[in-house]
Amino acid sequence: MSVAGRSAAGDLGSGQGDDAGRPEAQRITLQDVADLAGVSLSTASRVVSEGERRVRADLAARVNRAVADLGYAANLQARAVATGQSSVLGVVVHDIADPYFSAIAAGLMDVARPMRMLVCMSSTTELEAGEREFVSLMRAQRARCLILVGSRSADRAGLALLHAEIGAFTRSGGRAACVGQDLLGVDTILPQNAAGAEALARALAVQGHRTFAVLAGPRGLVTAEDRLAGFVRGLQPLSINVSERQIVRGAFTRDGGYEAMSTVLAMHGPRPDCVFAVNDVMAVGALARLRAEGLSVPADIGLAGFDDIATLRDVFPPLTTVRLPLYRMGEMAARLVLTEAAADRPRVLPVGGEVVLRESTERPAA
Amino acid sequence: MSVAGRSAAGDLGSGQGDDAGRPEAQRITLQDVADLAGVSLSTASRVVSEGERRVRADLAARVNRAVADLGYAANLQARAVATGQSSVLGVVVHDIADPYFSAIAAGLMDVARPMRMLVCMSSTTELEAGEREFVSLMRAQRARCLILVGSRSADRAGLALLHAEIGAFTRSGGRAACVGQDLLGVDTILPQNAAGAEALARALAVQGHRTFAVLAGPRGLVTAEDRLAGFVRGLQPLSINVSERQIVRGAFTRDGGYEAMSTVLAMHGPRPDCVFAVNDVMAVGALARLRAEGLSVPADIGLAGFDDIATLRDVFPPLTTVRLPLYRMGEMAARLVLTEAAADRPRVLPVGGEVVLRESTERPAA
DNA sequence: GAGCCTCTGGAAAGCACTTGCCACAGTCGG
DNA sequence: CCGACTGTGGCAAGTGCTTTCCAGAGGCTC
Repeated sequence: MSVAGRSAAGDLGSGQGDDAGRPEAQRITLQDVADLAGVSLSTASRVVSEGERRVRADLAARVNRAVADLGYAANLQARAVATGQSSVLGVVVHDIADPYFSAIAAGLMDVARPMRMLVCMSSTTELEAGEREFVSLMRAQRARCLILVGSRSADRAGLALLHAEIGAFTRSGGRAACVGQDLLGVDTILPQNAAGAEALARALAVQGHRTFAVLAGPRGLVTAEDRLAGFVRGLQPLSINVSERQIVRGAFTRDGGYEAMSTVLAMHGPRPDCVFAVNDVMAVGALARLRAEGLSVPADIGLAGFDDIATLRDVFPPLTTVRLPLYRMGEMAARLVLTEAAADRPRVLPVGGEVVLRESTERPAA
Repeated sequence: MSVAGRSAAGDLGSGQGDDAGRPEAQRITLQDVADLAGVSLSTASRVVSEGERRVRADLAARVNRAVADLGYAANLQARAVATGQSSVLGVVVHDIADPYFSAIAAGLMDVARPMRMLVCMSSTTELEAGEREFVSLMRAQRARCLILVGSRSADRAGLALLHAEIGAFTRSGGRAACVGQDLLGVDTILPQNAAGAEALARALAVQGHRTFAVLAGPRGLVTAEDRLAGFVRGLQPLSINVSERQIVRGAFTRDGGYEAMSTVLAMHGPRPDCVFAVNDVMAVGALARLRAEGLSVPADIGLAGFDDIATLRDVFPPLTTVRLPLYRMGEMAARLVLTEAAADRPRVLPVGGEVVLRESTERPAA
């Protein structure tokens, strides 16, 4: 017998302990509800869990009454154990404070909420191990779905371990997907990084830019590598060459962009017409560096990024970039994993990027 | 008897179904582990759950061996049911894509991760009801803690309902805290909104500003009201009055700021020296509006915000604001709820704001 | 060598649910 | 008026774990 008798409906105010000492947590179980309603546990369960079996109206009413009176809330954990079906959707992002990730997360959550899925998030700040640990945690939670967003590094060993962990997750019945690179053997929302960068390069060339520097991400980060490669490839038909020394590596963050830009400025030789940062946060960092240097964009130098994060609305000058529908990519991933059954082979959904030319790359009237 | 016999260690690759048709999810239970190790269920449990009771070394080794071979992961849901202790930390924010919230969330998650807490997040976009629903979901999940971040509106009815729901949560043994207003009867991280705005107002006056407009948030949003009131109060000793018509209401978002700024610009009479937006995202929107109008900040008009969100690093001109240690506030909330026991009465931890004067309010040399 | 204590394995009773199965009460056709 | 059928309540057996309790083994003292 649990606490049902002692404290029913009304006393929402007094909420303190009943026993001596510790204010023991009040546990109201379905049994209490059944007792109060004068029905069996099974009947109460049928009413509460809204399953197949119907219950006569008057009994159902009595049960609902009891639920309300007791303030009962079904124990989802217990339900999950009994049914083997949880309603947890795991999400791992690299850094929730980065607008790229938070936009995707927002899209994702907006799909999850109406489906009454519980979104469990981990922000692992690029820690390979943290990611793996979270996947394992999700497996332990028997989460229904898992979405990994963000680029993975091409590190063989780490990737294999992560892959194995995800395999264990799907094998135990979970549904996994990924937003970013198609490296994990699961359904993937795949932004067209190379194609986007290629198109951007061509567009910049059309604008009249001839010499470039690229603020590339860390070596091995696939998204960054793809964008770099696409960009270089886009310039080839025009016989514009991007030499190794014009490619500066840096962290995939604002400060990484700032520092990479410093490196570019410190180089000997003529300043490039235009700088391409492989993502917007780096571009924004680069812009800050240029401003610190007293250089004006685009008059003195052009600057372009990639992603079209929300922040760009408010940096000045408006930055040329390749727009990725971030919010929608989040939605896609969530829908993929929540509404569509797993196919035999992992599916890859490409997402195109759209070149958006803005003031930051306008050529001064020649 | 479960699948233990059928599929052990090696076949991680073939992962498909064993029965006919559906690739049935592989369920490995502790019983399988115990069987394989040749020990009882209880012994296996004692080894994997790392409890008090010690197990002889050789048996423990056998169990660990079996765990590894089977790729077993303890079912956390079942464990939670058995122990009555979950490791879920619920977080509700208004909009995860807003840098204010994502900064707090980041701080919070960084504290939660090393404690192996699972962070479940809900982004409710100011929907009163959604918030309440999530709290109830957390109660159903028997979450250990709950953190509500963001200002609540002063709407009596909605607040009472939310309050009741939170009461039910804590009464059922959960620990709740809130970042924002002290309205929910739980421990609160309370930014000094009024004091910060007051100090800002004085500082602006010292800079020489004499006439002001305020881009206020929606009526009834407590944070916004506090900042407005503080600002007005800060000007009183200097006999500067902010009249009702100089206070423009708008949504607590970038676009809200944009539109509120439009309203200010459309007013008859002389333009104010300086505009105070009650938060930075509004300020940033206002800045965009001013730029669209061809007005220069601060030459034509001053502009200040509140919060010092990360985005501000990259808007130009640098915006005067009141810095709140957002990331740290998230950490504080998480620590409060995770490491400190609930006191008899809700605790309130005030967090001061620091006025940061930047270029956007510099007075042109008189 | 008897008695006592400590150490540790395992049976079994929870934990809060769902659900298969049986039984019983009506209802209807023949 | 009898039997088949349908609708529905409740018992009890799961679900995967923890934990209490008991019992046996071994070590120690006297």
